[in-house]
Amino acid sequence: MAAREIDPRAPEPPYRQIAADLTTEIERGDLAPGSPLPSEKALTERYGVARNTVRAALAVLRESGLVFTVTGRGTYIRDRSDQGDA
Amino acid sequence: MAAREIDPRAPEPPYRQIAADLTTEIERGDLAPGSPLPSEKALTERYGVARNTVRAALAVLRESGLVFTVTGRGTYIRDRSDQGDA
DNA sequence: TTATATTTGTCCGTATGTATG
DNA sequence: ACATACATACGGACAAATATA
Repeated sequence: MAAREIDPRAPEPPYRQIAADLTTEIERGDLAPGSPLPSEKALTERYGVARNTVRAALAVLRESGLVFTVTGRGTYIRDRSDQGDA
Repeated sequence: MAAREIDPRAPEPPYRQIAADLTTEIERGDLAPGSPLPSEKALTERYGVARNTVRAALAVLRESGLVFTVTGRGTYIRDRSDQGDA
């Protein structure tokens, strides 16, 4: 479990805290390019939030170009040298 | 896209302007009975308002019997001869 | 092929907090 | 105080894509 420290009453809303946490993990290299993030369900349990909140966080990562998502498969770390969707 | 002309400063509040706009579309027959309205998300983008505002507009249509909503599916044009929910 | 499980996608229902006029 | 609107969050249901048996 080890729920990350998400504070629902902090000025930063939970979905942004989660996005920041995942961004740190990715940029630190804890997750290699091409490898999948934990599933939305797993992230839901890790952070103790609803799925929609996890999805809002993932949308932030997608917008910043850090990851890409494939329906039915998962969300993957994008290679820094990539420009497209694969 | 083509955001409809919703004027936040008009005397009519946005949710009523949206309700009026959708009512016109329905009565004009642009949308056939049984067919779904655009999703709340799509309407959010079309009118450039928050989801709650779209929902307020849909509530007006529901109260006037023009549409009915199915949880998890969408909001549909009611047949004029219908009395029930289907 | 068929069936099942997993994962993401799309919806709506509801609630709370904040801000404005 | 009230009406309106926005942002955020939780929850539940079902659809679509994928993976595996």
